[in-house]
Amino acid sequence: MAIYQQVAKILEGEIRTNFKVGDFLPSEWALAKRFSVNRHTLRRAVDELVHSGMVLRQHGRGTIVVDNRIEYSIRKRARFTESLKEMGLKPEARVVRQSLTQVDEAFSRDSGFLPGTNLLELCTLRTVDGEPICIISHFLDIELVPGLADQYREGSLHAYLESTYGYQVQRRAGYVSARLPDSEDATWLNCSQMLPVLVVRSHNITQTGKPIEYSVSRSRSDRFEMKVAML
Amino acid sequence: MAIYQQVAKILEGEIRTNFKVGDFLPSEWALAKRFSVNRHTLRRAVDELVHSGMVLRQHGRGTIVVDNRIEYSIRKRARFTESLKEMGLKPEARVVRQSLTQVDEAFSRDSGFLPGTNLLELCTLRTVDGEPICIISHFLDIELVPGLADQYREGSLHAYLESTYGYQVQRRAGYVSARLPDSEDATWLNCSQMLPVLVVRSHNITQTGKPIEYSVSRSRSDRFEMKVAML
DNA sequence: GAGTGGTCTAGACCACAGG
DNA sequence: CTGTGGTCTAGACCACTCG
Repeated sequence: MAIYQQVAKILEGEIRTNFKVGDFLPSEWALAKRFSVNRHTLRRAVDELVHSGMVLRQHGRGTIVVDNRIEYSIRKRARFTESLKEMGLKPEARVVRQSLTQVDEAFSRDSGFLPGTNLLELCTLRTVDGEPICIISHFLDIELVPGLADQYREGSLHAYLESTYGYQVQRRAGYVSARLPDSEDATWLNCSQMLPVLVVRSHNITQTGKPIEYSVSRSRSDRFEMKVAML
Repeated sequence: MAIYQQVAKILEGEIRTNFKVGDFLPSEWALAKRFSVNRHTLRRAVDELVHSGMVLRQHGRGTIVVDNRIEYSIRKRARFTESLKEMGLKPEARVVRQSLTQVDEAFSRDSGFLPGTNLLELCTLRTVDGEPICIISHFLDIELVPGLADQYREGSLHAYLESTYGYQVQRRAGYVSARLPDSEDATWLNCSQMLPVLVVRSHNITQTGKPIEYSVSRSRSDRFEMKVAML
């Protein structure tokens, strides 16, 4: 692990245990001296804390602690949200429907795929403790994932894409909205059609920047609150 | 403007016009030479593009373009989301209700204020082109904002807090959920109680890290989709 | 003016990807 | 092995805050 990461980790722990919100960190100079690293390296460490929202730099004044809650660590691990992690990464998932579609003009604007592209739509249901929480429609360029329709049945789709095709799927953007579920979603989610669902649309790409998946998740709003870290 | 910011701006423009998604940037060495800056400075410039999601670094391979759409510039300006910007920063806002409350245990957990704190609740309605879009409940520690209840009537609350009290309000966290509006919200938003609202809870602090405002916004889900930038 | 964070330069070496 | 990005050090000067 890089030095700046080790320093960041130590600082993180100390801030949680010894600092109150509003306290100032020692100066960069002092911290650099204490850890016997260059000031740039120390700054790189503090950058980590800044990015995760734990401290705030104030030009000419110092670096102030703005968050020392334990839950911070959770937020940090799931870079986007805990809930998206549930939606995308947990193994309690199974395919409940699949079909083929072709991209038209309107869908092209939403999904980012070129019109005319042939897509495989996989619909997966995510459950936690046996309770349905979230249903996701995944749209994938069928030419990039030959055989997926026949083979993938459950577990993490992204892990499957990596192990089978070598794609490292990355999220590019998220669009959050809300609506009432259609009857099919309400059935799968085992909830009333009067209970809104939180909708997250995501554009996902491979490590080479090629769009590989567009997904639309619908989550029960009584079971979900999405946490969003600030920059 | 710092050199790295100027370089970032130039690169941003060139990527939009001359690069396709999937293209690689010239190497850091080449770019540094071209702009006559140190490689560290060039890296700092590319850091900006990485953080805004335009490019992706690949150790040992290069830096790849993953997004060159125009709308990117919008996304960049509103660091969190365009919609939160609407909710928090646009001038089409007016106070529709205000009241005093005291923090109890449950509200303390939600808001982060200490139990027993006296709060001023301001309810503001945000409209765009005269159409109501969003209603926000702002909860402020009354001791920190003496006179606010009598004086603030419309416009940006955060700008008012800065000009009047010198507070630079910063968002700390956002929690997104959805629900059906209560009848009062539906009335203000001029919508059906069957139309879900997107709920965003935010904790806001001053430049000294002191919690100053807890807000809960409710937005019409037919007019709003919240964009969330990824790290 | 003293102290803090912000930026820039210079040079070095390491770790990874790919021919 | 070459080229790429990743990290670290060293030293300098600037911009801001506050007493």
